[in-house]
Amino acid sequence: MAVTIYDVAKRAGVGIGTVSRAMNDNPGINPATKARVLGVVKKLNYQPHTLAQSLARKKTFSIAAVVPFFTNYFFIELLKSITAFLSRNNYNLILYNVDTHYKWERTLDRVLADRSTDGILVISIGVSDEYADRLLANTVPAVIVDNLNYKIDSVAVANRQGAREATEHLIKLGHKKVGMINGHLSSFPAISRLQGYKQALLENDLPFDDELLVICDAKIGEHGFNEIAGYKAMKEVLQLGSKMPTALFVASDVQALGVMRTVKEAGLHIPDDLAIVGFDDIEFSRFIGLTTMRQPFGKMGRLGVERLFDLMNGKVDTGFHKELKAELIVRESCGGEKSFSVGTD
Amino acid sequence: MAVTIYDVAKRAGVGIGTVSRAMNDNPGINPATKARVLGVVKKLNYQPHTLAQSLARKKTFSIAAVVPFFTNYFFIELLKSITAFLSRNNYNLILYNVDTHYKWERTLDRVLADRSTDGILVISIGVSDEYADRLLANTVPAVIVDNLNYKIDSVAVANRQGAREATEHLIKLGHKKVGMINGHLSSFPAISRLQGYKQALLENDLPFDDELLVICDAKIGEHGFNEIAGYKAMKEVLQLGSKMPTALFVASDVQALGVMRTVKEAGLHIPDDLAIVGFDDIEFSRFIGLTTMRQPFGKMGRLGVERLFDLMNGKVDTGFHKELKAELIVRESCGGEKSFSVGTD
DNA sequence: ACGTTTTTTGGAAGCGCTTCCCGATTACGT
DNA sequence: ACGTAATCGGGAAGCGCTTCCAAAAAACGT
Repeated sequence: MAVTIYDVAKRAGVGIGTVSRAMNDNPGINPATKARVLGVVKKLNYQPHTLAQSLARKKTFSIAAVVPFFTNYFFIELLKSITAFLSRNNYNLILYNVDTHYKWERTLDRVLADRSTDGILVISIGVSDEYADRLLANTVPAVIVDNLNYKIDSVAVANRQGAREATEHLIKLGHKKVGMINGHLSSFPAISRLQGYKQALLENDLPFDDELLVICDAKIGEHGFNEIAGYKAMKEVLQLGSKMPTALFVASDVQALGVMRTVKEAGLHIPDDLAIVGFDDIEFSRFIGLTTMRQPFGKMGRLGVERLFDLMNGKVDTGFHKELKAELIVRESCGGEKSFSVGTD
Repeated sequence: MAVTIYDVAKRAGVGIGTVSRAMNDNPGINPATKARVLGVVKKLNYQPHTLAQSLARKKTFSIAAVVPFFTNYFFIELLKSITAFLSRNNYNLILYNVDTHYKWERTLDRVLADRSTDGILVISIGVSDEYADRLLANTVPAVIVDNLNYKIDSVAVANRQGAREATEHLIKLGHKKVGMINGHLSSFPAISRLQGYKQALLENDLPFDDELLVICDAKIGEHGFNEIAGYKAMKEVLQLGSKMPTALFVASDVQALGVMRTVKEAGLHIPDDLAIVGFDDIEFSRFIGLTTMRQPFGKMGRLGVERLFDLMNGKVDTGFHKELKAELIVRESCGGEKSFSVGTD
């Protein structure tokens, strides 16, 4: 087997306690002894066994991320900033994939039972109030990222503000009939984005027209936040015929992809026949020239772990709910500066 | 603190050994006792402490995945199938993100030192021979996925076959001048794909023309397998003027994205002015109608973990190097069936 | 009923560490 | 030089489990 603390102790002619103290920068140790021990440590290439440390210290040095993989790939950006932070702090990331919306509770239960993490990052999951209580009752703290439950600390994008800005952008471009394609209202982001959309209309003295709002079927999965759902939703919009909106705020970029496909199939043109603004700014949006609201995923992830670490370190103040502003990224899908006339032709 | 095995033992009026035996389906236990103990377990809601189990059993029930996150998002598909397999086997996945090509050794060292995993999945990383020895010397087995080192078991796509098929597809379409845009040859897939490309030319009595091969600059990162690199490479191709190829095999879909951008900027048209076939079949390829070679990522991940588990369970036969066939997905970017004439107009 | 087997069971030892208690050393003050 | 305080260091106990050994209990045979 590998070299243990006993080997080091014997070789250095000290007790195991001393080796431990030397390794952990414990103040109560003679610098000379410490140097000697550390010398032996290097010579024997001793590496403390993390599991044993965890057991003794009652600390695992890893956190869990519960992620629904089927969601749009944006969460990689989250994971990136999260892992960066963790590795800087010598923490490990245990990844739990949730494959369907309906199984996340089981996964979360498993994480809790496991006790192999010091904290939990719940990503993109709408946690029910009852479950939130369960999380709260647990000793290991949790932070929700990219979603919201008022009982649990969270970091998310300002969905409402983002939606408002997106819609407003369209209005400012001169559009009078601005529709919206949304995910299913069982999802928190969908609700907030709808609010933002309505708010923009209101603030600009435009009426809210039920017909111009298409809500994707949740049965399609992922609360309708996917390409197919967008494709189908746009077909519905097309049914409107002459009553069709001239511009559309689409609640997510993947849906916008579907929207664009329908539009293309119908022989119409973006932005001339229809201006659209998406939400998320996924990697691909750049290539297709989709104007969209950019989510600050990196920052979101970072703030999420940071808060989690605060919690893990005993911070007890409550009600941390950070909202990060989404940023409007103007590209070609809504005409933009170059064609203010496009709007209502 | 949480309920321990001692609590259960006391409450059930048995020894801790018996509780352990009951929990682990140990054969040498009276069914009646077992039932009684399990009853108490349920009543107290006892969950064995995984860390303690790991320490005692010398088994951690988790494996490491070392992944360069900056690579194309396709590895999510890998992760998906890997986590699915693991959760079926009650294993955890510890994710290690490598942020640059040059730091993976350090990350891997950390994984090895940690000893908190029973096996390592090295994903998309070109492991040097020297490092392979180090991995081999270690007690925890490793499997390479999406790359190759003959010393270490691996699962990867048949790059050569895929490239050959891609190129051949173009040739069959009637193209006589088929070029290639490749990643940097410091990467294993780039080498194999080049071989496949050359082979296809050879088999079809077409000469290999140095000028028609553009190799992306490795300095751009990711061995040139990215959009910018593709964009720049295509600019070079454009320089060829009249000597330009009529078709291009692009070594990856992200590069193809860049290629398409250049083509568009130049006012040319795909597939009429240039037919292209990519490699990978990333999510977006579908939306842009890119003909490409689909990598069986799900299968790759599954076979990778499966092999790793075999190794972990003591299988000792050596030299496992699985190559999975890539599948040609015909879309619009090379004309396809509908326009056999496109080739050499 | 009693000696033998065979089942079952209790619980000590051990996994590799941290930590705490206490004794040994050293330093300091006078 | 000697008492006291401060610093160091040894190693037992403990983290929560598995496993092994030996003992207890049950089953069996005659």
